[in-house]
Amino acid sequence: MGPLGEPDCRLLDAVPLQNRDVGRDQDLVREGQHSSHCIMLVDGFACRYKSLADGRRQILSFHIAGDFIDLQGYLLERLDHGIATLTPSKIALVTHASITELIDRPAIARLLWRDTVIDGAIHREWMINVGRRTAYQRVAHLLCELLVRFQAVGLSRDGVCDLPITQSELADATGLSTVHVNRVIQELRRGGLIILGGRSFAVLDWEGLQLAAEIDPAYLKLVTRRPDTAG
Amino acid sequence: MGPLGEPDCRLLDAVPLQNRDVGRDQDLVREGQHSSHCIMLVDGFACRYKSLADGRRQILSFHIAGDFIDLQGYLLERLDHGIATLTPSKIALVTHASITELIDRPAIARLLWRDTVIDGAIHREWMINVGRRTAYQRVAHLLCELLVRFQAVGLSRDGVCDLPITQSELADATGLSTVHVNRVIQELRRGGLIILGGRSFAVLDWEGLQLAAEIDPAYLKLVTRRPDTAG
DNA sequence: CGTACTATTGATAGATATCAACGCTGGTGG
DNA sequence: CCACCAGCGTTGATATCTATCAATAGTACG
Repeated sequence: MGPLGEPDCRLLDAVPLQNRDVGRDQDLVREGQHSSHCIMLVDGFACRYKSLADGRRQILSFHIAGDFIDLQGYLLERLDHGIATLTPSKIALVTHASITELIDRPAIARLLWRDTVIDGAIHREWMINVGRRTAYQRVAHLLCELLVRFQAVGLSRDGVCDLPITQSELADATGLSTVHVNRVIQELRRGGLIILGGRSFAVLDWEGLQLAAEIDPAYLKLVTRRPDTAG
Repeated sequence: MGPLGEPDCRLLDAVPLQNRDVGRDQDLVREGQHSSHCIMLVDGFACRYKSLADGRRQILSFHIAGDFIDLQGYLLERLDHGIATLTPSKIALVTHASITELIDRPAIARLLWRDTVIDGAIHREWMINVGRRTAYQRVAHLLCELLVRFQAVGLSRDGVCDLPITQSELADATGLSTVHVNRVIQELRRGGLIILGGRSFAVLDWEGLQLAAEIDPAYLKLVTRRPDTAG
């Protein structure tokens, strides 16, 4: 559970990485594609998504620097969803072969597995978000999650950050229409909860936003991908 | 990837199981609870769910015999969702300690990890189901999934099976109201796609149902939790 | 200084929820 | 064995939320 031992760390450091720069709105992986390496997002923003035949789209998750985006691709013969950048990004490719070597070390296997488990937990929270919350709650909930994750990796201080996500993308993530997301955001602004314009996002009333989202503090801890240390 | 070797199989067989019978509508695990063992559903039906403060509920997945229901509990200090039986069931408890021993074998760790990965893939499909499909598509999609999974474990022959899920539960799984699920089911019946009454469910027009669901055949293969063998 | 997103606004439509009854069925207790 | 009860399915009327359509501004960028 705890940190890795010395030899495991050395193994990790020795993993050969292939670094790449990619532009904005680029598909890193396409749905149904087989891939031979996993992607670590080193810098930038990305999302995973699924599309319907008629063009409707559901964004499944957002990703920031440090996220191992398509670990599932290692065990799935073909990826069930696409991955695209939201901004110009830096990625590092790790071959599946490297991962196969790594997971011979139980502690590392456990770490990667845990990442998948947390991914699943976030999916479940999104499911109830999209399935059972009102539009207002959905947007508030997503904004809460994003802020906490940004803070965990130093992309936000004092509730202020750069949010490179358009309203249309927020809509695809929350299962709403762009127009309605726009109106909900205005309501959140009017309530004095947030400032959100262009790419800048600030939370004015963190308590209020959490209340609006009916969010579970345990979830906010989870999304930072840190072990739960509370009793 | 392939089947386990001889020693691994022996290890698996040696895992001490604690068998239990539980009634219908029993909570096996409550949200937020810490647990010290994982649950294998030996016989019966169960679902995972999350609740909102006002009582709205989202069902996250359905489970049938053979499913390792709360594997995530092994790596999550507290479970993010509840698990309840839908029918009287038989379960087998496996202590986390046993699992810790098992995953020293990389092949077994991989197998368990893969289970979590598939779980996530199913979650993602449910996310787009609830977020972007129409009520009609949602219900059709869920019914397709259930039938295929039932068939995979021998609970269905020729598109006929016993479906111990109420309309209210279907509603919670699809993010709809009970009344609307009822109307959608009637529409599916009128279209000659299914028979669904009481606990008996039959698919009359499998092609048509898949079309109504806009379902991806690859997904149907995935949910059986068998390795994808197609090129 | 166009061009193309992105955000915003108003009007309208449509899907789905909610409310309220009612019948059915299976179980239970007298 | 029958009457009552609770849960489930069904139906109709109505209310709401959210989508859709269409137009206008703003903004970034080449």
